[in-house]
Amino acid sequence: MSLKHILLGMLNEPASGYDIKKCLNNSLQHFWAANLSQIYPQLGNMEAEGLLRSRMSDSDRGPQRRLYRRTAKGTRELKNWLAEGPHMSEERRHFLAQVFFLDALGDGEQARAFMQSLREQMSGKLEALQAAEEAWRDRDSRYPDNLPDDGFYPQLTLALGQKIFATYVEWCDECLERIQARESGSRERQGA
Amino acid sequence: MSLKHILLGMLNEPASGYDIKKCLNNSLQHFWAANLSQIYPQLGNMEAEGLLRSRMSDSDRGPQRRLYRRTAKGTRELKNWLAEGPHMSEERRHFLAQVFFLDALGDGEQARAFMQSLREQMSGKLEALQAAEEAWRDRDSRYPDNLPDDGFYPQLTLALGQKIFATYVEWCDECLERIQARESGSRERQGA
DNA sequence: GGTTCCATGTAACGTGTTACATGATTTT
DNA sequence: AAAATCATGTAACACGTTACATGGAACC
Repeated sequence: MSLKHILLGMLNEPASGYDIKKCLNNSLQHFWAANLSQIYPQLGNMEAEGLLRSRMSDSDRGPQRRLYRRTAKGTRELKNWLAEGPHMSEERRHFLAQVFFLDALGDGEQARAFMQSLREQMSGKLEALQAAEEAWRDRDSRYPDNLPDDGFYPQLTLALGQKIFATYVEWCDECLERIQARESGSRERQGA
Repeated sequence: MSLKHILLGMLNEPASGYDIKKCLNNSLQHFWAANLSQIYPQLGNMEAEGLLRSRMSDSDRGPQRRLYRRTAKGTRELKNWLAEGPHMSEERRHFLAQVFFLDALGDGEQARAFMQSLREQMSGKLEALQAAEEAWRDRDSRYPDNLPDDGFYPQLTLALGQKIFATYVEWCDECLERIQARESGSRERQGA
């Protein structure tokens, strides 16, 4: 039930589904993705629930846009969600499930290649977040310590993303070392 | 499409749905949860696909059990999945979405309480993983460097879990400091 | 004239959760 | 006698992804 609350959170200013999607893409994208095909019907439901109201508006370019704004009830719902405390949903990490069973490949070289590829993808994500931070720094001289209120918590989430992906990269490196050590050990035992 | 592959991976030995669930609970539980109501139909589908075969078997206690075993086709499917390389699915972190919008509470004290509660939950999970590691160490003198093949990769995933939750705890602490600093700054500006 | 961006939606499908339903055996 | 554990399933619902459908305006 959280896309609903994310949309409520994004609607501090009136916006269209399309706007929200763009905004999502450059702020929450690293821990929450959403498709337009999910956003549009959800906004509709929320209007039916009385959490939002909408009106049509002309666009500078392109067709008319449906602009949503949060109602008082919507704001209450948002605050309730936050006041409930942290929602600890189970995270599913597909790649970790793969690592868990990697021995089934029966081939240390392939396993090494797997971890190497994982490392590259993780460090790519890390770099993307670092670039996002640089862009923010360039755009706002107050970054990171004198940000306005609406930037404070988003900046914290960006910092977490960096820490997490850096941890993944570190772990991949350790795994690669351990796999290497294990492989050379097993070659020795075979007398290679 | 990954529960399927996880079930394939778990079926190195013949096992019932119930067995698999228990085994899941004390190994993958920190990054992959699954309900019996999801496992049973999935096993059925997989048998229909020819990835598994089943037979009924008496139980020491309780009713008859349906024991599944992996077919050659199932083993091929498992290896293919691993050979495809890391599956980087988007992770959704509900609690991070909440942090992102925490400013909407308009109350630093409540935000602090939120982060405090998050810190406690994260450190609880970290402790659970450390306990799991201790239990493993006690049970198997070869831990962690001379584990048999089927323990090597599981141990790596356990190590990642610990790193990740430790990172979360660290980040919570940093957030708490920054929130505190921000609060006292804003009280000063108000001349409290 | 073709591509990209703006803009909104629907439909089908796949995956995951919660609740319901049943009943034997073992432990307290 | 009650509670926990063993054991297997179904049904309804919620959430998310992919594909499909449409069409205007701006840019190259």
